[in-house]
Amino acid sequence: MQPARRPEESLLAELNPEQRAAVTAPDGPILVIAAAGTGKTRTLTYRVAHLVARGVDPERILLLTFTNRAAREMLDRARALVGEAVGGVWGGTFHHLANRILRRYASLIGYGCDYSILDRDDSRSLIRECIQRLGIQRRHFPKPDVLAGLFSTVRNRGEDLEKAVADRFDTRWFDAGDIRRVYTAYEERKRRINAMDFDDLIINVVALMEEHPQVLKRYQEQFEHILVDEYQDTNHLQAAWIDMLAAGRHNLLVVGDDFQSIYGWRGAEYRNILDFPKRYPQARVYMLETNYRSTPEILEVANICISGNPEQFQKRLRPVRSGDGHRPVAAFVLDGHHQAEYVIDVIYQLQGEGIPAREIAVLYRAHYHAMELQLEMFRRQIPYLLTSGVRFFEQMHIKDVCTVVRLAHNPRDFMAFSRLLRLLNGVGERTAEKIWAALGESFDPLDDERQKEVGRQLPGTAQPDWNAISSAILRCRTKSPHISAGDLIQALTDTFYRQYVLASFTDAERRLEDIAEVIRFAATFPDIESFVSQSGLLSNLEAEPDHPAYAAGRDAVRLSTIHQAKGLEWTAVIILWLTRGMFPSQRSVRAEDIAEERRLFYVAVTRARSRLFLCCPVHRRERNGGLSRCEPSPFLSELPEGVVEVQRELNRYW
DNA sequence: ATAGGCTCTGTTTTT
DNA sequence: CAGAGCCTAT
Repeated sequence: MQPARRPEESLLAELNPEQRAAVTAPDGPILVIAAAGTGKTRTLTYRVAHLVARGVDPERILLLTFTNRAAREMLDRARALVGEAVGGVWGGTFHHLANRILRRYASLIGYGCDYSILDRDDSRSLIRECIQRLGIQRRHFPKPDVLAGLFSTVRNRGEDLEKAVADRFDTRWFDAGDIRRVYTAYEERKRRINAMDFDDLIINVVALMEEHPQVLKRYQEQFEHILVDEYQDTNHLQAAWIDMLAAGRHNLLVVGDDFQSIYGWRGAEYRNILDFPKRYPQARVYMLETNYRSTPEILEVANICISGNPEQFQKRLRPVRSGDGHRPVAAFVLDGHHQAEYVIDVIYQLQGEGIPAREIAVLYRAHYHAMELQLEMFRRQIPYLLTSGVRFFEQMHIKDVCTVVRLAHNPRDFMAFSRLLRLLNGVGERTAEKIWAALGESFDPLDDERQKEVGRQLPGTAQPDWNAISSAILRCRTKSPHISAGDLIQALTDTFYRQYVLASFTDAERRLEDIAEVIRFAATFPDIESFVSQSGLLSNLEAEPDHPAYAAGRDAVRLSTIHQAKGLEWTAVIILWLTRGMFPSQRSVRAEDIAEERRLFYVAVTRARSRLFLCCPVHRRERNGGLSRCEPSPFLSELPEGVVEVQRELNRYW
């Protein structure tokens, strides 16, 4: 049953005056500063609905977000308001839009449109390969993942490589010029194997539009209205790209909250949002400060903690809800294990009060902070949903089985080729490289002549497996006119990978289930290209609404990093490890780093609707088994007396 | 020369 | 837990 189209007035009646003003703002640049819990998503959703109801062609609306989840949520909600027309709205992440455009026009900038997308792991090994090829002594040379991070920062912020190197390394130990050489080699290598890393997607789409004004013009004309979510998280390049797309009409609405800027480390510049009114002097600015989510007690903690930060749009969260007699709790516990027990006690207690598991979240600064809790919850069989650190498509076994698909899509994908061949007995890096060179640096797995050629070059130890794999892959081709990603993965698994997994991993069962999952997932895509693009840009499968874990998770306690919890809310939130060195992290030293940690704490606190628990262990177990003392986090110790209820759980043990 | 096994170490946050 | 480095068997 399709929801009926609703008249404008009834839409607008559901908004408060602040929100309504933003939703009905006239065309032109608009900045909406939406503090946490003030109905940011609602405002954006209603704006989309408002535009559609006003007669704007949905296909001419672009809604940019940072996660797939946010895009889907907003479009679903807009659909409920104004009906199926919303389906035409283009909504997605920056990387998805860039990918969509590049798939069409990559040939204009010297790439094949069938390029592969490199994940972090791929870029790291490619950089390692470059270091090796250049014959650089690796003793004191920065490690590939350090370099990957450096290159990414430099490219996203438009910094000078040499300067960044001088700032960050002690160059007495190696030739600083080698870093530039690795950088250049890496760039060349990516083009040669027709692959882009995440940064390239944005960099290349901007380059494409700068070099080919007709392409830029096409999209400028298409997108009559551009809406951007979480604008404070955009980096220099993304902001420039948006400006390009919006040039002309300037129908650009950006929504964000400088208080919630937590991606500085990956190049986000909250100056983009602070300076928006300078870049667009005609911009109208709307502030949303009325908070619908949390109790006054929780908002007080949030307001106090953030007020000391420098350089921000000054604003205070104004509660609508009244207090329910629960102050946030600051719990001092003995150590990590004790913290896990305490958290589980709290979970039971909350459930006893009628709060369901799915309404409880445990949030933390870094994945490893939740280790003990995970073990303890597992041991006690308490269901929990973990947004894991390792992303589904970055796991070894998943990447292994996806190699065939990647090659079928982009025959120049050396990363996939090498990975596939190295699975075989007696084949390592060297052999894979030699065969690749002999093949002329490309390999189509569906071509039986090419397969035979590989077979001839392989050492005898690898041939039986290769023959089995290749004939199964060929059968996929005859099975149906257009080859499916699922069939290819199935073929590789049945003929070879299943026994490989069983022989190599102790948790083979779990991994095989994951593979079955990929095959099911692949079946939801019409062709190989969309599967390759999606799997490369997807954060984690469990966050997908059609994933079984998503449904299962509906009745489980959620364990998540604060970064991944952004935009979500729960009745009760428990924050772990509020000690100096853990949160704020040891690595934050400069004032601006601490300011970002503070914003992160603010994000965590404002996820809670009614109950908030702040945990502070007083000891921490060292690697060597010893105990060291922990100081409470400044975020905790700065709170005036009476704002939180202090529980000293230590007494129980003393 | 190359592959693969064995041991050691170190762990923020993500599209 | 997996990646890097070292060592040994082919």
